[in-house]
Order: sequence, then structure tokens, then C-alpha cells
Amino acid sequence: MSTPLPNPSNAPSNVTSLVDRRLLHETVIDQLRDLIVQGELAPETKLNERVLAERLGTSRTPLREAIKFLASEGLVELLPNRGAVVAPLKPEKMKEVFVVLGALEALAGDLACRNATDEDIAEIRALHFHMLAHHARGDLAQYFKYNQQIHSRIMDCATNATLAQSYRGLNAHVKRARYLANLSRERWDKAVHEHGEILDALTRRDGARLQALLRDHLANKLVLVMEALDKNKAEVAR
Amino acid sequence: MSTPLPNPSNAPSNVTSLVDRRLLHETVIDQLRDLIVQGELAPETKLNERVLAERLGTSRTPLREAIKFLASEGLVELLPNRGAVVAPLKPEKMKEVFVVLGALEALAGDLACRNATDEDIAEIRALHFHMLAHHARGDLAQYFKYNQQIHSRIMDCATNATLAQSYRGLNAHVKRARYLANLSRERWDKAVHEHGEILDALTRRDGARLQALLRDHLANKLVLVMEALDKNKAEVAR
DNA sequence: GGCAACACTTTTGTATGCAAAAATAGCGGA
DNA sequence: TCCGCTATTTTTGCATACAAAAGTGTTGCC
Repeated sequence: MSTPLPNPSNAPSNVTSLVDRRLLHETVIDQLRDLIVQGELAPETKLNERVLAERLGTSRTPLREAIKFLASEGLVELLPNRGAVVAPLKPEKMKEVFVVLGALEALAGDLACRNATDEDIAEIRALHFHMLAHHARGDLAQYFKYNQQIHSRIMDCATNATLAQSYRGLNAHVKRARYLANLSRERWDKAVHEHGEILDALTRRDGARLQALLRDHLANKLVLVMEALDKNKAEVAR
Repeated sequence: MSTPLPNPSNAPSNVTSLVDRRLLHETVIDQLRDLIVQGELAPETKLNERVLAERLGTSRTPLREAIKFLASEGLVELLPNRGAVVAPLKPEKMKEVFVVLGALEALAGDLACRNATDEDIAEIRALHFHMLAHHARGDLAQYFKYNQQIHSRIMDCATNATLAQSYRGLNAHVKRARYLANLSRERWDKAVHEHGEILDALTRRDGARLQALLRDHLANKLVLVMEALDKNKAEVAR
């Protein structure tokens, strides 16, 4: 009962007219990635092609192409002759990701200290204070948003697109864990304090120091995620 | 609990029976990646789906899935409504890749110093001497092979699959440049000497030293590749 | 002769069809 | 009742068909 209409231009109800230039399978990639990162598709969920295609309003072909793409990013796992599942959130995998991410962020910090303009740093400082505001207000979601933006900006300042791409790919895994990381106020305050030091090192363009800080920052975040994963596992078991 | 063997081990005559378990699009991914890395499909070559599918003995569907996969690895670039091309070998991109690769190899070296068994190191030493033999003989191809194996082993000793995967993805880009890097004897000797120091640091499990050595080793390699790229560009221009 | 519009060809992007593999349910026997 | 086997259904994997876009060549006009 699907409509094979070639979409008359007088029907803007269909969103595709706006996205016309974007290729369908690319939008599908983004949609699917979001579903996974936002946790709407939980880890280890089987990706039923027919159902998903219908949900995303497309056919199986672009969906399958999107799945292959995300498989390369590691967000989904391909099971020969059994389709694909959302990649599991294994603690062991998380540890691995954080180690690599630590090296990448450290590198980015070092490069940023050399390449960032004063305006770049000013903008990061502005984002930092926005973040502080949301922290003061206790708005975790907004805090996370600005937190991500700060790290993202530092990455941008490194001016290494290849580095940025690797970072994004791995960071997607971490973002997935975010929704289950219920931060204690104490931990949260500590993270905010670390961010203060990070900004400080960046301002002084102290690459070595910034590297160390970013690594520690990530290591602390790993602890949080691991606790959350363990707790989560315990809840599932119970 | 018995393994559901689909294939009586006494009948290996049909080759497909061995490959039976592999999915077609996965073999296509590997074939296509090889074609690109080996330089058989030169940078910026347009990937005509019909022609390529025929060449690889498949239809367009698995080929397109493979292209999407490799696009995520960065080996091909997608041009909306205009298909895909083999990713260009831009000097700027190479610099970026080497910087990231340097961080990843350094990390791997550090981890390897902690995690490698004595047997692991003995095996790497063995590979090292094989490499020396091929160097003495002037066999560049075999030299490269063992060279790669050594770096690959060090990566394995880090026992971080995520790290290894990121490494492989980026290393593929570097491998592409290899075929045009005509090594001077002097440079070659120097690289071999560096490998001696690398083995030494690994044996002493001196992580900090190994990190530095691997970074330098890569930096030198970058110089080679850049020279080759420039020379190549000059030849194309002429 | 040069340029633009148009028809035609080629190629890509998406949907659908079909066969094989896996999952599932139903049946029979111990 | 429980286990194992088989038939059925479902789902995946691949091929093909069709539509839209890009590319190409030709013709007509200035």
C-alpha cells in the first residue's frame, strides 16, 4: 500500500523535497547512526531490514548500504547470513576505545596549542562559561552539549581532518554510553574543575600539560562509564 | 554442541565450499580494497559500477555495499549522483594520516612494552632478521612485507583491537603510497638502522623510548612519501 | 564558426523479485 | 514430558528492473 508517487512538487508535506540534494542512503546513514548513538536502538538489537526500512521510509537497498557504512565505523556488527546487530557495549571494548581516544585527544590538544588562533581560544572560553552556567543550573543535557562542543572545538583547532574523523568515529561509541552515565554531583564537579584546567593549559598553549589533562579527563570518564556499565549489567541480571 | 559442519572435510575440491562461509560483499570489499591499495585502481579513478561489478564477477548490489564500506574507511570518496572515485593521494592528506598514525603507533609501542610476552618479542626479533636478510639481498618487496609484519606484530602486542583497527584503516592509505616510494639505498639503510633501535627498545621494554623511535620512524617515512608524491606530481605535470 | 537548446546515451540511485539460509513451529517418538 | 526431526515461515543476500540524474553528441540558430 505504499505510494509509488514520483512526488509532485506541490506536495511539500513530504520532507524529501527539502533534502532532495542529499542522497537517500546518506540520510539513512545519519538517521541510523543517531538511532544507535541516542540509544533508541539498544546495543545488540537485531536490525531487521524490512522493519527498519519501513521505519525510515525507504527500501532495503539504501538501508543495507547504510548498515555496511556503519559497520565500518563499528557501530553495527555484521553476522554472515544473519544480518546485523547494534554493536554491543562491552566494558572491554569501552576500555579499548578510551585508550585510543585518549591518544587522539592528547594529540589534538598538542596540535591545538600550536595551531589555535586567539579567537579560537576565546570561543572555547565562551563555550566553557556556557557550560559552567548549565552546570550551576544542574542541566545535565545542556552541560553535555557544551562539553561535547568544547572537545569538538579543540579537535577542530588541531586542523587535522583525518584526526577529527577518527575521533568522531570512536567518540560515537562513547556517546552511546552517555545516556546511562548518571553522574554524581561530586564526579560532575570534578569534571568541571578539570575543564577549568584544560582551558587554562590551552590558554597558556602548554601542549604537554594539555595532553596530560585530556588523558586524565578521559580516564576519569572511563571510570564513570565502567561503573555505569557494571550497574547496568547488574540491573539486567536482576 | 557438535559443530554444525556444512562441509565434510574430505571434500575440499570445490573451492567455493571453502569460501562458502564468506559473504560475497565481504570478498568484494577485500578485493576492491586490494585493488586500491595495490594501486591497480589509481587515485581519482572513477569507479564505474557496471564495469567493476563485471570485473569482480558480481552484480552492482554487493559492489555498492563494498563501496560504502570503503568510503567509511576513506579509501573511496562518494560524489552524490556521480558515483564514487578512488580517494586522491593528496600530500596534505598524507601529512594528516602520518600524524595520526604516529600517535597510534606510539601508543601501540607503549602498550606493547607492557603487554608483550617474551615469545612475542622473540618472534618480532625473528622477523627483524628475516627483514635484514631481504635488505642485504636488496629485495625491496620482501623487505616491505617483513617490515609491515613487524609493525603489525607490535600492534598486536598492544592487545587493543580497536587500536589495531584504526591503525589498519589509516595504514591502508600509507600502503597506497608505497608503490611510488623508490627508496634510495641511503634512506633504506637508515630505516633499517631505526628498526634495530626499535627492536632494542622493545626488548628492554622501554616504552617511552619506543614511542619516540616509532614516531621518528614514521616521520622519516613521511618525508620519503612526500618526496615521492612531489616527484610523481612533477612527472604527471610534465 | 561558435554557442545554446534538445534529444539521446550512459550511469547512478532506489525499489522489487527471487533463491538460499536461518529461524520457528509443529509433529512424532522415546 | 522432553528431545529431535521435518515442514513452514521469515529473513537475509544477491540480481535485476526501473526511474532519475548526469554526461554526450547533434542540430539549429545567431
